Formats: sequence, structure tokens, C-alpha cells
Amino acid sequence: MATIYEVSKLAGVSLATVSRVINDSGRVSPKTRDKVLSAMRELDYRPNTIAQSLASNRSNCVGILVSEVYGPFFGGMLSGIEAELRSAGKLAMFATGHSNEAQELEAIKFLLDRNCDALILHVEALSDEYLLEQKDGAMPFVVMNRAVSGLEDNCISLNNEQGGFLATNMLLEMSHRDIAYISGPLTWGDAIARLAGHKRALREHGRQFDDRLMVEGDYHEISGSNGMTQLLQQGLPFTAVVCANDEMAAGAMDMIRARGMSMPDDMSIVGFDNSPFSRYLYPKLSTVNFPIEDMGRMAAHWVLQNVYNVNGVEIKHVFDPKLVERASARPYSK
Amino acid sequence: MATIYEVSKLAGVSLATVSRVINDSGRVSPKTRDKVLSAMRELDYRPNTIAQSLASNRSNCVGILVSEVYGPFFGGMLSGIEAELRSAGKLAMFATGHSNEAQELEAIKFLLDRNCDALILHVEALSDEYLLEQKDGAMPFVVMNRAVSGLEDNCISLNNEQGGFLATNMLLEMSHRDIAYISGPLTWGDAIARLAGHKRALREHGRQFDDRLMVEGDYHEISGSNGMTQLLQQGLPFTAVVCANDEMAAGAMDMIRARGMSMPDDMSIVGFDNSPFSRYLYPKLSTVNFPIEDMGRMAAHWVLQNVYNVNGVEIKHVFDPKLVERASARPYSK
DNA sequence: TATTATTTTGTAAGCGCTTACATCTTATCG
DNA sequence: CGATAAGATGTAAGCGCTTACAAAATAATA
Repeated sequence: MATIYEVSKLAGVSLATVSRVINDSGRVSPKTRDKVLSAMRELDYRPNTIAQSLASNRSNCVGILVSEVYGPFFGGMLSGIEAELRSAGKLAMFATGHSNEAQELEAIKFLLDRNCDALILHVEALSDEYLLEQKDGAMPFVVMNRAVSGLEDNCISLNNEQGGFLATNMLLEMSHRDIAYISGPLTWGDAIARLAGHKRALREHGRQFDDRLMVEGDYHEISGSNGMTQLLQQGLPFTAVVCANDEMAAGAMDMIRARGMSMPDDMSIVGFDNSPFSRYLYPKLSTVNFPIEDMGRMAAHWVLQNVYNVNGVEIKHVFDPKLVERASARPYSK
Repeated sequence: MATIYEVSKLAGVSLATVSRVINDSGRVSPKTRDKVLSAMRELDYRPNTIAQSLASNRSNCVGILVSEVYGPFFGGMLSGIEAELRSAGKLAMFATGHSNEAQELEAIKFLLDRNCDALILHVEALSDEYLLEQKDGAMPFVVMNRAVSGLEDNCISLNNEQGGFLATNMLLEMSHRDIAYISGPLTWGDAIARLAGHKRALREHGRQFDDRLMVEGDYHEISGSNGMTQLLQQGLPFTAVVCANDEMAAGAMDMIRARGMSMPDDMSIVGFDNSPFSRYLYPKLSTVNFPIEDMGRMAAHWVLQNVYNVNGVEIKHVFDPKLVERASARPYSK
């Protein structure tokens, strides 16, 4: 592999000049630039990025920490981030934290050691305090999917409360009166917010929230079917259920069917996330859209602007969810 | 950030000695090692990986090229690779090729420029010839999901033919006689192999393959429903259909239902891939398992063994698919 | 045209590490 | 106990770039 030295020799100029044309920095006369450019072409020269990083203290890499690389959610996020970064010539490297504090910390260290220029974090176990402490540290970072107060400028999140509201509100406007709710783990902020939105919708429609019509799941399919069983066994009447994510909705639907009920006739159901598979379900699931890919792109923009000084769109910190109406919910008629 | 120089000063030894304890290379007396170790601890020293790479000509990064980072397939693959690499202290960096030759080539260059130590490629547009040419190049690489002849040692793939066979064979053994097939794009090797397996099953059961009962899709949902429509409109009788992937199966199921038929009573259906969502479908989809995560891990092992000399399990180049029997197919009874 | 400002180019000192080689210690053995 | 081998440590030359700073070339101005 040719080095900058060989290029400089072939072009008959100094190292510095070659470096200048590579980085398009400083002034170089058109004539010299051409000489250098053609020398580079002739030698098929490609700068050694490692050496560049060492000398410039810039790696052009951004580290991405996700809980899992698996699943539609993270897939969408990575996809958005990578596309955006890539088109700016930056590299994405990733590590996983598995929603576990020790692993998240270790992954951050791992990425830090790699001399990333910035971090995009989707962390679930790390505390707000920890994140706050890093705010003025050396490493710029964005946090996805959380709205940490005092750290608004670094966060990109969804208005989960509004999403929860939209789901229940739709059902209410369809004249459903008794609406059950299968929540996500209430140790997580997004689950809390979604539930809060559900309650607000109830309140605004003059309905009272009934504890017994709510069960806490863990965002996995099985907790959706278990939750549904529990709800059904109580014998309390309800004609619709909102699930805090699509996985649990899938589980719930399975159970509803197993009980011999049909959807949406006997039971309306709405999910949350608008996962790719939600439209494969039967009936096609009405759900709340989570624009995770757009949010990923936005995170990448944040980095591009704040770290690499490329200016682009204005950063949007809080995204709004939208309802996706399909076939799993329909107006209630006695 | 402390540098190796400060460590050496604090420990009262030379740079070389510190480097030796960092890399656990060469001989260092226990006493000195302790001194160095505690100096490192005291300074919270962490080696600068960029500098290490430059000096040692090793980056400890492996580049991963996938078509998309989206979707269950690539998600599983990345997940497997990352987990394995990570536990060996190696970094995964990725880029996307979008099944497009120019983009795949560019992504490879991008990764190459990043001084990866090896590449894991999931490429669809690049020709066998191109891959063959790279075989003895400077950059070690594994290719996923293809079995290029002459490059067996670098490939990790699924026995797609066998998968296609299993799907159709199951149906045949359930006494179905007329089985339709919705194929993937026949420009791709895996689609061709799956279809070949289908034909073999037919043959082994003394049935003749009928052109009219086969349509070519593109692996997306919509082509599954379109394909199904086409199949149904011909008026030829058939009681089961196998789809070359689960997405198309989802589309086909939708159409079957839209036509007022019910599954598996009026029509049996089997998919391919065992995507996570396949068990959310109704009825739960019988399908052929694609152990993509295991294959990802294996690719990582290949790299670990061939590039980093860490020895582990024996490399398995061709994986066998397994049938996952669920509810969407049942024995035929007139 | 001499003088000064401006643009273009070169020089050389790192960036933080690895590693061949040289040097100095300590153990081994006749 | 001296010679020799083996073990421990140090010296210094890079790895391929960037970037102050200095120097040279060119343009602008009086």
C-alpha cells in the first residue's frame, strides 16, 4: 500500500502539501493540487485512517450502544443511523448492553477505548444521574429514547405519553367504555409514560381508571398472553384492550382466540410500536407508530452537527407518535 | 488521559516493559509486572487503541457488510457476530451494501480503508468471480449465505436445497398431492436451491413438477399475496403452498383469507426462515428454520481462528435447516 | 522598483504505541 | 568461582499521518 510519502515523492512536493490536498485544508495552488491528485491516482493511494486518527486525534467513528442488535426496533434504529453517518463518510461501530448496568458500562468503556468521536446510547439500566454526570465530559453523546431532565439537548425521544393517549382515545371515541391495559415493565420510563397517556385519555372522557383492568407485562409476547388470561379470568367486563407494545399484543391476540373470541367483533385490540410484523397479524393490528428509523437519523444528525460541524436540519428532540388504524379495533356496538 | 509514557515513569521502568505487560508478551519479572500494573491502576491508564493499531498494524476490528441492517435476518446475524467477537475483545463495524453491486463494492472499500483485520461479507450482487479473485488477497474474509465453489473454506451457508426439500416433503407426507410454490427471485442462489429442493421432494414422491403451480416472487410480502392471487386464479386445484420465505407466506395467508378460505382446513401453507414473527401469524406458521444467529457466531469463529489465532470449535461451513411444525399445515383429507 | 502583504510550500516535531536489538542481571554448571 | 546461558530490561527506530511554524514565492502597493 502506497503511503503519503511515496505520493509526495512522485508528485515532487512535501508531505504537508499532500496532506493538505487530502484534507482540503490550507491553500494549495491548482497546479500542485493536480500534480498531487494524479500521483495519488497513479499509486492508487488511500490514506491510512489509523494514522490519520492518531495524528489528528479524530477517528471519524461514532459508537452506538444498543440493548440488542436484534429485533425490529434496534434494526430500524441502526439502519437510520448508519445510512446518515455513512453518507457523511463516518463509520458506525456498535456494541450491546443487554439492558444490564454492568454490561452497559462495559460497552461504553469498550467504545470509549476505541476512540470514537461521539456516542449514541440506547441504555436502559444506566441512571439519569450517571448520564447527567457525563454531560460535560470529553465525549459528546446522544441518548435515544429517554428524556432526561437537564439533558434535553442530548436526548431524542418519543412522546410516549401522547402515544398511550392516542391508543386509548381512539378506542374511547369508538364508544368502548371498558378498556383493559397490558403495560410494559413499570420500572421503565416509556412504560410509565404510555400508561400515563392511557389514564389521561380515560380521564378526559370522564372514565375512571380501574386497577383491576391493568396488568403489568414485560414487553414480551408471553407476558401478553398471560396478561390477557389474567384479565379475562377476573370476569370483569371489557370490550377492548390496549397493549404497550406489539409483541404483547400478538400474545394477547393468541389468547383471545384461544378463548374462542373473535377480533375485532368480541374484542378490539391496539398495540404500540408499529413493528413490521404488526400488519402480518390477523386481524391486522391497529397500533401507534414509533418512528424509530427517523429518530436514528436524527441522532446521527445531532452528531454530525455537534461533533463534525456539518450543518443540516434542525434537531428535533421529541418525536410525536401517530396512530396507525388497521383492522383489530372497531367501534363498539352493544 | 494517561499515556504509556507516564505509566513507565511512575513505575520506574521503560516503555518497552510497560508495553510487554500490556500485551502479555515477552518476559517480565513478577515484581516489575506488579509495579507496572499498579501504576496503570493508579493512573487509570487505558491503552490508546489507535496508536496500538498504527504501531502493530492490527486494528482488532472486523468489518461486516450486510445488505440491510434491518429485519430479523440481518439482525440475528449481526447479533451472533457481535456477541462472539465482543467476548474476544474484538470490535465489529458494519456497512450496508443494499444488494447492489456498486454499493457493495464501495462498502468494502470503506471497510478496507478502516483497516479491518478481516471482513464478514453478506453480499448479493458481487459475482463469484470477484470473490474468488480476492481469495488470496491481503484481506481475510468469510462470505455468508453463499457456497461459492472454489471458496468453500471461506463460506458459511445453509443447505437451502435441503430446506426446500423438507418443506415440500412434509406436505407430501401429509398426503397433499398438489402443492404450489411461491419462489424467491431466481437470480439468487438461495431461491434457486430452495426450489430445487421442492422439485426433488416432488420427484422422490413420484409427483411431477408443474410449472403452472409455481410463481416467482421477490421475497417481499406483497409478492406473496400477488403470487397467491395468480395461483388461485388459474383454477388449477392445489391444497397446499410452500413459500420461499416467511414474508411471502404472510402475504399469501392474507390473500387466502381474503378469498374466504381458511387455513389449514382449505389450504396448508409452509414458509421458510422461521422469522421471529412467524409464530405470531394465524395460524402459527409451519416453516423451515434458518439458524442465522448460529451462522453469525460461526463466521465470527472463523475470523477468530484464522486471523487472531484463537482456537475454538471446529468451523462448520454448511448448516442444516430443520423443520418447525406449527399450525399452518395439516394432513390432507378429501 | 523597493517594500510589504499575501499566498504557497516545506521542515520537523509529534500523536501513543510496538518491537528488533542491545545491554545488563541473575541463575546454571563444570 | 569463572564461564556461559537464560532471563529481564532498556534503547531507539519506526508506524503513516497532521500541523505549528518557518521559509520561499508571488502579488499588491507606494
